[in-house]
Amino acid sequence: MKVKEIATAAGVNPDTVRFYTREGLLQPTRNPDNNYQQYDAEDLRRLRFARKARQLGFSLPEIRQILARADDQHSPCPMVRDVFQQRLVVVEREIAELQQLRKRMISALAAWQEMPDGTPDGHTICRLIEYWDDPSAESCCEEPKHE
Amino acid sequence: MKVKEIATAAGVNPDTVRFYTREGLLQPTRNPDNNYQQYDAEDLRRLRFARKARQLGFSLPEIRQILARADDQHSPCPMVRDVFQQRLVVVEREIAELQQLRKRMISALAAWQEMPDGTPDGHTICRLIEYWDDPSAESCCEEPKHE
DNA sequence: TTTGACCTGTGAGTTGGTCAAAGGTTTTAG
DNA sequence: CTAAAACCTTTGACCAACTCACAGGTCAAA
Repeated sequence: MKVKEIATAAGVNPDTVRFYTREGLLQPTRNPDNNYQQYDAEDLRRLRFARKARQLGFSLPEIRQILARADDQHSPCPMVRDVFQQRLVVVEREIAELQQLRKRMISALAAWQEMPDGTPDGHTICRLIEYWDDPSAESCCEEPKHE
Repeated sequence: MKVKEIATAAGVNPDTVRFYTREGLLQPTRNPDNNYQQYDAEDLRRLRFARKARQLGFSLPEIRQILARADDQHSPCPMVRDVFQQRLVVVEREIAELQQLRKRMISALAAWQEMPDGTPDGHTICRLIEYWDDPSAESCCEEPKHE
C-alpha cells in the first residue's frame, strides 16, 4: 500500500500517515525503484490501533510505548490499563477546570447585565473585566510595590 | 518599574511580561542609560487586565484588540460582551467533548474488567484497544481496499 | 572587585497534526 | 507519444500561550 491507500483505508489524512511514520509508529519498507513508502497489513493494523488509542485519550509517546512493548512480545495490556487510569484522572481534572471557567463566565455575564458600558477614561479599560473578581482565586494580584 | 518588578506586582512570570511586550500588549519605554524596559502604572493596569481577561477565556489577539479599542477612546465593552458570548459557546462545546471522551473511557474501563490481558501474537496488539468500539463513532475505519 | 541578581535579544520546545513548496514518478487521456 | 493530473518525496513553517535556555551586558551589595 502507498501512503494514500493506507490513509484512505484508515480514514485519516495522508499527512498524518507521514507524520506517524516520521514519529516511528509505522515502519514501512521502501520500494527501491522509486523510493516510495510501502505499507502492509500490519502497518494498517498499527495505524488503526493508534487512532483508536488517540480517541481514548492516549498520547503519541504512550502509543509508541505500547506498540514497542507489543513488538517485544510483552503484553502491553497492564500498561494500557495503568496509563489509562491516569489519563482518566487528567481528563476529569480538565473537565472540572473547564466547568470552573464556565461558571466564572456565566457569573461574569450575569454581573454584566447590570453594568453600563463605560468609555475608557485613562483609568479604566473595561470595567466588565477590570472590576470582575474571580470568586475562585486565592489571591491573583499582589499589591504593587510603590516605587 | 523593571521587568521583574511589574511581574511580581501582577503575580506573573517575568518571561510572560517579556512575551506580552513582544506581542504588543505592553508598550514600555526604554531607559536610555542601560536599554532596560521601563513599565509604568498604566502598563501594570494593562497587564492585570490581560491576566483577568485570560482567566475569563479571552485569547491574546482578542485582548490586544480590546486594548487597542480602549486606546482609541472607544468603549471595548460591547465587543467584550460579544466575543464573550462566542467564547462561552466554545467552552461549552469543549466541555461536552471532554465528557464524551470521559464516557468512552469509563465504558472502556468497564469492558476491560472482564477481558484477560492477551499476549501479542502477531495478529493483535492489545485487544483492550483493538476490540474496543467507539459507540459514538459514525464510521471510523472504512474497509481496506484489498490489493 | 567580585559575586550574584538582574537585564537584553534570539531561538527552541511544548502537542498533534496540517499545509505549502519544490521537485521526482506514475498513471491516465487525448 | 506526450502532456497533464495525481501521486510521491523531503523539509520546514504554522497553530497557542507561554516557558526555558543561552550568551552576553548592567548593576547592586559585600
